[in-house]
Amino acid sequence: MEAEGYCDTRLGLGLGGENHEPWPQKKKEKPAVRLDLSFTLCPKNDAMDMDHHDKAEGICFKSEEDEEYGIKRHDDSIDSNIDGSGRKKLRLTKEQSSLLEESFRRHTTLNPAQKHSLAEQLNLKPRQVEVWFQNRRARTKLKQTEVDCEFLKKCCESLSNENRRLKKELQQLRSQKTGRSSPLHTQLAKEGTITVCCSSCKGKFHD
DNA sequence: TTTCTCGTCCTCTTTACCTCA
DNA sequence: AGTGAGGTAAAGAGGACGAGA
Repeated sequence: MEAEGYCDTRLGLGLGGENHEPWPQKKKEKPAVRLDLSFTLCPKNDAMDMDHHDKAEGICFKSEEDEEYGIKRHDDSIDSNIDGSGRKKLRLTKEQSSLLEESFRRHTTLNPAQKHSLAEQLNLKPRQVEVWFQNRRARTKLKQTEVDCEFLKKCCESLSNENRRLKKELQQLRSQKTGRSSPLHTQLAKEGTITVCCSSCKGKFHD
């Protein structure tokens, strides 16, 4: 994907217009100032080198010591990881993860200013912060879906139990009142089941 | 008003890495 | 110690959508 700040060929200088915005101001939250003059006519086959550069800027790859201490690494071993044989997986340090989590608790989406600020703070690329938030939202949603699913299962189970109980009750009533018939009994006999929600589910779908 | 571009989001998928049997 | 399966998380890909020009 796009490697922000390195391969972007948009010049950040308006030609002859002091009011000219260097970047398309699509969103109101867009930072007012952006001094990015990068003009790397980066050919496609240089993408690896560019990525390589980014990764050397404070992104770490997991190692035994990272795992244990959450140390941010800037070593040369990163260089040797990028050999064109495929991408290497970034592992966020504990500090980075906890700061991202903390930020996510405050707001689950970021405006561009927040994203850039957080990226700077974490020594990550804004794109990486964005991806982390996307994945985090997806994880949250998945978790919520699981919770909802569990609740529906329990509700279904409860309804089934209630249905069984009511059927049994109906059967008993029928056997007690053999020979006598009322409109209600006739109706119940026709339907065979009662579709009134049980007390345990009542109100759960309508807050 | 319509069309185009851009940025962001969501969803699904791929990939690297980790853990555990 | 080596290995394969399964899980997890970062990142890629692509489509949808809204806003601005």
